[in-house]
Amino acid sequence: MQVTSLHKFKESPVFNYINNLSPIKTVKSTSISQTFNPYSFASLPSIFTSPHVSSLKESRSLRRHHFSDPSKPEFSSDNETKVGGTGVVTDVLRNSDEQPENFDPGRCIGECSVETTYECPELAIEVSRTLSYDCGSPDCSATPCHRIETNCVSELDGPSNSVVQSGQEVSEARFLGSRVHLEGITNIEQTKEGGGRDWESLITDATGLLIFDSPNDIEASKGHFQESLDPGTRLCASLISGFTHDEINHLQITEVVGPVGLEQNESENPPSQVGEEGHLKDIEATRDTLASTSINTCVAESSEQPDNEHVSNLHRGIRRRCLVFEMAGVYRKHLDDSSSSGSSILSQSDVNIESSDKQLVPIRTSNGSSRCVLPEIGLHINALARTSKNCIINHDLASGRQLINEPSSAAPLHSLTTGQESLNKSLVVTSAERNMGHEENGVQNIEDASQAFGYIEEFSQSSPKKKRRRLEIARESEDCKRCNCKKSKCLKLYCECFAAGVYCVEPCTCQDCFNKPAHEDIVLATRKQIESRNPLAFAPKVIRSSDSDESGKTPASARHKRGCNCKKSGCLKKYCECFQGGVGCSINCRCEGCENAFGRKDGSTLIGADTELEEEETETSEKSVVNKSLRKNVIQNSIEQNPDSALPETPLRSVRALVQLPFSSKSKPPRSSLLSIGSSSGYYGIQKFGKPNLLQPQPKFENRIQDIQEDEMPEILQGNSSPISGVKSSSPNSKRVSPPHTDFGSSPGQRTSRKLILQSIPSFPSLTPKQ
DNA sequence: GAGTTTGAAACT
DNA sequence: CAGTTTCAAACTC
Repeated sequence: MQVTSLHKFKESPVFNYINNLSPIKTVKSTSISQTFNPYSFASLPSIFTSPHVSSLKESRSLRRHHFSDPSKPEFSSDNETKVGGTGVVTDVLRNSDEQPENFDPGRCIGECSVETTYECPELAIEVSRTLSYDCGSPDCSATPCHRIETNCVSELDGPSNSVVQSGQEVSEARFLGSRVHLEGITNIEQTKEGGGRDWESLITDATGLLIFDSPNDIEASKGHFQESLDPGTRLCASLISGFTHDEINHLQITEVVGPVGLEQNESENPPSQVGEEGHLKDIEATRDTLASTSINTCVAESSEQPDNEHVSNLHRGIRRRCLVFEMAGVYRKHLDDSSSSGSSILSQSDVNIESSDKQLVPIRTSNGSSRCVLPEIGLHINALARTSKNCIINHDLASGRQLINEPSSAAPLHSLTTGQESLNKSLVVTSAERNMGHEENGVQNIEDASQAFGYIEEFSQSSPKKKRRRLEIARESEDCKRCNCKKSKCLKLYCECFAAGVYCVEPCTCQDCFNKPAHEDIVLATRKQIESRNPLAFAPKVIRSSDSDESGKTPASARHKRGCNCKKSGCLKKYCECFQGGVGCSINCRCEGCENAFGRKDGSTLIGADTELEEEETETSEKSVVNKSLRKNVIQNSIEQNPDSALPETPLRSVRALVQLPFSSKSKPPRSSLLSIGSSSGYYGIQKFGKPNLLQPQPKFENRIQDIQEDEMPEILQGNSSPISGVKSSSPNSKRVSPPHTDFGSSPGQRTSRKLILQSIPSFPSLTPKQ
């Protein structure tokens, strides 16, 4: 249908006239088409397997195809929106179909976009998004409806040519990288001047958006579209493919991008609701954002498109991957590194590996005190690392940045909770760095890990220097508050230290404390008693499914093992364990008036924490991008209240390990993998190896991080392995406890290892204070 | 820093 | 299992 009309249009005198107007156009269009074709059709399809993606691909291909189609040079621009029968374009077409009278080639776009954006609620989003691409160009958006209409009309008359040309030119400019932005602006201005130009701007924008602007583009491209494109495409491709290798990097990128996408979403969605001015502003802002950074552009594209459902799917795939790999990737990576590299660094033991994964990273906080951050994995922290809260102090942006900058894989983790701004900055930096390293060779991680590990090693070694260092760290750790028990003698779960499975240390202000190596017997006995009552008493409170590690799935849901019982806090304060753990409330919760930002009991999820297990991927993607902003807000609140919670930092607990617990002997079977975690883990973690217990309780908000760790929980909960499990029934909470969370079920492979570990791990190891 | 609030843990 | 008490963290002032 549309095609036919297009042909008619093409054949029309006006069209010819337009064609004649600029000889250059045709050529350019051709070249462009050549340039685009390969990308549009080749790379994307192969890369994306998702059915949803296809539409996106198509849409993209269409767009590019337009340009690419030499036969229809002039229409290419228009065709983008009109011709394609698929994806986003389809929507537009649909729209056009709905309003056949408008179908004029020139008009169609304008009207479709306009109408859709403002009038059709359903299509509005998609179209508006489309506009954001097409029109992303400020012009369009900026141009009031009437103006657009005018333009459309004028275009019908003949400006289409000019449009095409300008579009081409613009596209060219886009290819050139930073220039693109300027050009686009210029185009916009021009568009404003002349109605016919709107098309140009649209085309231009679309082109620019389509094109992956990468820094490389600027350099590589000048003059050669293809080359310029290639880099961009490569970049994207690398992003996609890179997930396997550089999940972290990509993740970072994604995160960085995320905000942009979010912005766009915000800006784009509103159009129908928001005044044109606002819309324009949003669009412009978005555009600026996009243009601002080459990487951002690339990302932006992905982020933008997500708006389009069609497109979004594609991007979702990316995001998912990012998300998925985010945790899993890191985890896997390290595993691979450890296994493959077998580096001397990692050679020692799982612990080492873990440590490497966790990379005890010295962090300098704003106050100048260095802190060790243990990013996550493998450490099963019995009590959500409550202690960790305090450990990481001043989780301000600066610190977050620092953390990220650290050569550890932890950075990504941190990024999660870090404010967007900080994320953007830091992530950008880190991502770039990491990308370089990772992409060059997968070894980078290892190196990084080795660095971090080196630190750890140093840390753990016994040379005087190192001892000193240790002391320092320990002292630093002291910054971390401990418990403040007055009556429980630190032998009840009231005591965070005890609950976390760690001995109280100096920083604790507890009174009559028995949770010390000197009272090991008592501690163990008490612990056993408690466990007998509730086998999961020392299990991590937040259980996450992170099957992603192996399968690459997205990490998904996390839940508090028992659920909260909040009455007054609305699950918006740390009183709420769910909130504290950075997870949403679930069915298990008996809270009242739940407003948990991470996910309400009723299922609505504001933030990353998902309420629905099944939604993992989608949710994840959304979380990563859209929710991020929300999270930012919410989290920031929490941050303000308690920076720790919001920030992904790892608990410094590791330090404590130094001071503490030797219990490990029984408790810790050698770990074959990072995953090893025992129900009783916390305490007594790694000492066996003679190293500080690097593994620490999870930071509350490190959702992703926790994912991995918590991965293990399910096992524990499932309890085959855990001796305790048998006893479990006694627990009042057992109902709510998640063994049931089979959903979380992890892949058999890991499970196996985990199970073994768990089995071998006594609930409460006989402790031999090594201190 | 003291006092209050809150909800988990413990107890009955 | 429900209700109550105890407890210490979280929060407020």
